[in-house]
Amino acid sequence: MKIDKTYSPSDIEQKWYQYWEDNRYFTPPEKIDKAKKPFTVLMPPPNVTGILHVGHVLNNTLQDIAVRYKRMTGAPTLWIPGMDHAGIATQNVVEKDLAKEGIDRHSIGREKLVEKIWKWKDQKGGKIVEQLRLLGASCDWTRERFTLDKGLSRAVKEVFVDLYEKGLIYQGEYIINWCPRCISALSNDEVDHYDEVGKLWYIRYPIDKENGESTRTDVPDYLTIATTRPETMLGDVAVAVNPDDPRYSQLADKRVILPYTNRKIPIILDDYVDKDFGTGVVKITPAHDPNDFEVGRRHKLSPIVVMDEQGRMNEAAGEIFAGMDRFECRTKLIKMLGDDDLIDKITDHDLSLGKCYRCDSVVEPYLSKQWFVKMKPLSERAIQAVENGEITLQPERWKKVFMHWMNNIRDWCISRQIWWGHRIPVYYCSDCDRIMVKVEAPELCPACNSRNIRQDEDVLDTWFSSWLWPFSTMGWPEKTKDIEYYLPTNLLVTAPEIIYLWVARMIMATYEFCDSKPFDTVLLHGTVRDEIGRKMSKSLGNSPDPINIIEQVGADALRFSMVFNAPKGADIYYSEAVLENGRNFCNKIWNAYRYIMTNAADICSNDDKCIPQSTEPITMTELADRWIYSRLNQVIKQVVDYYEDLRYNDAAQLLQEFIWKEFCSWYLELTKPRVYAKKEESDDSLQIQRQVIAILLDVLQKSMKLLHPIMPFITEEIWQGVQQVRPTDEEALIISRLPQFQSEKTDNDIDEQMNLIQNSVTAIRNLRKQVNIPPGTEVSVLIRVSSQERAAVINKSYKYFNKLAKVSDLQVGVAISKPKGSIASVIGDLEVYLKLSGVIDVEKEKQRLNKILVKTGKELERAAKKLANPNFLTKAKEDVVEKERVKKEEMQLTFDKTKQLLNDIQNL
RNA sequence: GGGCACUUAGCUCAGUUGGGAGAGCGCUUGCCUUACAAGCAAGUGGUCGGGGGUUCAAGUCCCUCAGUGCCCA
Repeated sequence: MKIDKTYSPSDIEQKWYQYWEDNRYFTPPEKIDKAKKPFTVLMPPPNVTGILHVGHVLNNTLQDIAVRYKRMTGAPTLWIPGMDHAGIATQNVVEKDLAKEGIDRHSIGREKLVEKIWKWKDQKGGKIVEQLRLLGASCDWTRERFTLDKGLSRAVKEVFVDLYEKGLIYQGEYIINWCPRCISALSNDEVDHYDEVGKLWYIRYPIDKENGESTRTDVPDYLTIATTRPETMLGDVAVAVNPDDPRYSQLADKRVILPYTNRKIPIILDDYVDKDFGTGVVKITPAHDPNDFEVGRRHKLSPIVVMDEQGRMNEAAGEIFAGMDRFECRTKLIKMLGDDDLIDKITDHDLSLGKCYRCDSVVEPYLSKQWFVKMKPLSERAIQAVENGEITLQPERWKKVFMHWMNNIRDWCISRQIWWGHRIPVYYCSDCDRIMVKVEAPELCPACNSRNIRQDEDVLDTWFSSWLWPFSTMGWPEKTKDIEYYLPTNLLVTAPEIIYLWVARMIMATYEFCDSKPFDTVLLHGTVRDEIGRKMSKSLGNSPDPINIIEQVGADALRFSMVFNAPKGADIYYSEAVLENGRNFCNKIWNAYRYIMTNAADICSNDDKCIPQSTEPITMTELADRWIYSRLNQVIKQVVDYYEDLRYNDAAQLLQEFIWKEFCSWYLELTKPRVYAKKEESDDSLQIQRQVIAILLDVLQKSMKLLHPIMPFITEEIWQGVQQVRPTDEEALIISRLPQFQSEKTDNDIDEQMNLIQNSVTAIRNLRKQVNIPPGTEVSVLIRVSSQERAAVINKSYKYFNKLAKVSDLQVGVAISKPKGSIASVIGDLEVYLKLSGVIDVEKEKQRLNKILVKTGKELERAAKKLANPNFLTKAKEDVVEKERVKKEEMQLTFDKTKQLLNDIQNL
C-alpha cells in the first residue's frame, strides 16, 4: 500500500461522496420501523439564485454534523434539502438579462416571462445544490423540494383558501414598503437601512385665524413643522402637537393652510408627537408614513395618496407637481417655499434611509391595497409552545427575542406585485364583481354564471411558501407516511435574522395545519465575519469562495476549521490562519494513518491476516496500551455528550486534543520500539508487535468514528483503508455505529501511572533544554519518589524514558540523593536529577529555581490561607476541602525541595 | 427611544449547577529524531473592562459606571 506523505483531499472527497450517494446512505430505510425514533432535520432552503458562501458552509456543516452523528447512533435519519424560488431576486436576475437584449417584461407579458424564468431556473439556477455536495452534506436528495414545484404549490393554495375561509386573510389598505423601481411591495427584510446625513426642513404653515374663536389675539401667524421629506407635505391631512405641550395645545381649534393645495387642515392633539423633536409640531401624512397612518386612523382622517407606483407625483399633489418624480418634486417645492419665505431654517439631520435590497432605490412608505394574514390568532399557540419549552431555541437568549416579536406581532402583508411566484388564488367575476377564493380556478361565476373570470394579478410573498416547509416537503395536504413518522422534526439550524420571517411563522403554520409543532429544537448560529470582524459582503469583496477553499484544502479542513471556531451561537471570525488549523489536522491524521498502515503492511508482507482480527481479543502488553484505551473510553463519553448538546466546537477541540496530543504525540511514539522490532527477534516480540499494530488500528478506527460527523471524507477514507487489513462486519463508516462508552474501561490507576511518567518525561526534557543538551545525546537521570510503588511504576517504564527523553541510565528510588554536578526539577514528591558531564551555569540555574519557588510559593500561600479559614473548613464541601489539602501538601513539597536545591547551589 | 448581547494571553475566542485561569494562531529557543517541517520538543505570555455587593470562596451570581456590537421602532 502506497500512501502519500501529504494529504490530498480532492480525489478522495469526490470518490466517497459518490459512493455514499450511490449506495443511498443519505436516504433513511424505506420501510418505516415505528419502534425506532427517527431524527429529522429541515434544511433552510437556500435561494435558487444563490451560490455557496461561507455562511452556508457554517449552516450546512452544523446540520450535517447533527445528521451524521445521529445516523451513527442507529436512528433512521432524514435531512430534507431544497430551495426556495426567491420571487423578487429571481425575477430580477432574469429581467436584468432581458434588459441587456432591450426587452422589458411588460412587452413580453406575464406568461412569457414566467416561462423564461423557469428556463433560467433549469439551466442556471440551483448551483448551490451541487456545491452542497462538495461540502459533504448528507441530505436525502431523493426528497429534494422546490417551493414552486407542484406539491408545494398545492399546499400554498390550500393554506391560502383555508385561512381565507377562516377569516384570517383579508385585503386592506396599509402602509407598506414600496420599491418604485421594482414596482412591488417589499417585506421588512427586503429593505436595507443606511445611516445617512439628511436635512431637516422647517416649514411654515400659515394659520387660518378664521376658524374657531376668531377674535383671539394670542394666535401666531404660522405653525412651523419640521420634516425630512417635504414632498410628502402635499398629502398632509393634519398637523399634530402633543396635548401636554403648552406652546401649542391651545391652538387645537385652529386650522392651518397647507401651501399650494388650497387645503385647510386641522391641528390635532396626539401623544405620538415628541415635544423635543424639531419644533414639536409634526405634519401628518397618512398615505406616506407608517406612524402618520396610525395617527390618521386614530383621528379618522382620510389619507391622500400623492404619488403613483413609480414614485411620481399624481394629480392629488396638485397641477404644479403632477407627473414630477418624487425627488424632483422635493427640489421644486423647496425652491417655491424659499421664494415664498415659508422656510424657517434647514438643518443637518442623521437619518436611517431604507433602500431596496435588490436595486438600491429609496424605499417609499406607500399606501396600497394588499393581502394580509391576521397573525394574532395564529401566534397564541406558538407563544405557548416556546414559553413552556415544547420548542426550545438555543442559545436560550433568543427565546426573549422571539417572545418580544410574537407578543407585538403585526399582520403579515403577503402580496407582491411581481410575476414569479405563487399567484394568489383569488378570482374575480368581471361581470358581477363576485370574489372567489379557490384552490382550483373556477370556470363559472356562481352568482351570475359568467365565464368572464380573472385571477388576482399579485403573487404571494416567498415566505408564504417557506412557512409551510415542515409539512409541504412531506406531501401535505395528503396524509403521508412521512408526515406521520417524521413530523415533528427534531432540529432546525438557522441564522437568528430569520427568527421572525421564518422560524416563528413555521411554528404557527405547523400548529395550524398539522396540529403539531414543526421541530423540537432551533439552533441559531452566528454570522461568519472576516478577520477584522466585518460581515462578509459582496461589495466589500471580503468573502472568500468556499469552493475555492475546498479545492485547495478539502471540505474536511474547511468544516473542521469552521466548527472549531464556532462556539454555539457565536459569530465566527474566518481567516486563512484559522483554515490552516484544519488543514494541518488533516495532515496529522493522515500521517498517523500512514505510519500505522505502512508498518502493518511490512509486518504482514506474506500473510495478510497476521494481525489479530476484529473477532479476536486484543492483548494489552504495556501500561501505554491500557492508558490509551482508558483515555479513548473517556473521550467517547465526552464527545457523545458534546454532540448531543450541539457543542460541536467542544467536540472538535477535544478530538483534536486526543488524536494529536495523546494518540500521536504520546501513544504512537511509545509504540515505535515494539513496531520497529526486527523480524529475527523472538516469537514473543513478533506476537507483541502484531498486538500493538492491532491496538493502533483499533484506536484509529474508533477515533475515525468519533470524528466522522465533523470530517466525513478523510475519516471514511482511513476507515475503509483499515477495513482492508482488519475488517469488521460494518460496510461503511457513514452508517457504522459509534463506539460505546464502557465505564469499566476507564482506569484511574492507569491514568495516574501514565501521568507520573508524562510528568517525569516532560521534566527531563525541560532540564535537557535548560542546559542545551542536543536532542540525540543520551543522558543519565535519577528520580526520587516517596513510595516504592511509584518507584516501581517508573522502573518498569524505563523503555519509555529511553524513547521519549533519551535516558540511557535511570535510577529510581525513595532514598536517592542529589548527585554532584546535576540540575533538578521538583513536582510534588517527585525529584528529577539530570547528571551533567560539564560545569553547570550556576546563575542560570538559580534563576530558574527561583522562578519555580516564587510560583509555588504563591499557590502554597493561597491554599494555606484557605485551609486556615475555619469558615472554609466548615462550610465548603468535603471533597473541595480535601482537594485543597492535597494541593497544599504537594505545593509544600515542591516549595521545600526547590528551596533546598537553591540552598545547595548557593553553597557550591 | 426600547430591547438583547459582549468586554478573559499580542490576535480571535472557549470557560454550563460559584471551588486550583484554557485553546488555536502568534512569539522565543533547539531540532530535517526511519508517520508528519502542514512537523517534533521546551518555553514566553493574563490585576478575567473599572468600582461596589452577596459568599468560607466570584471570570462565573447581583448592582453600578465605561466602552463595543446587534436587533426593533
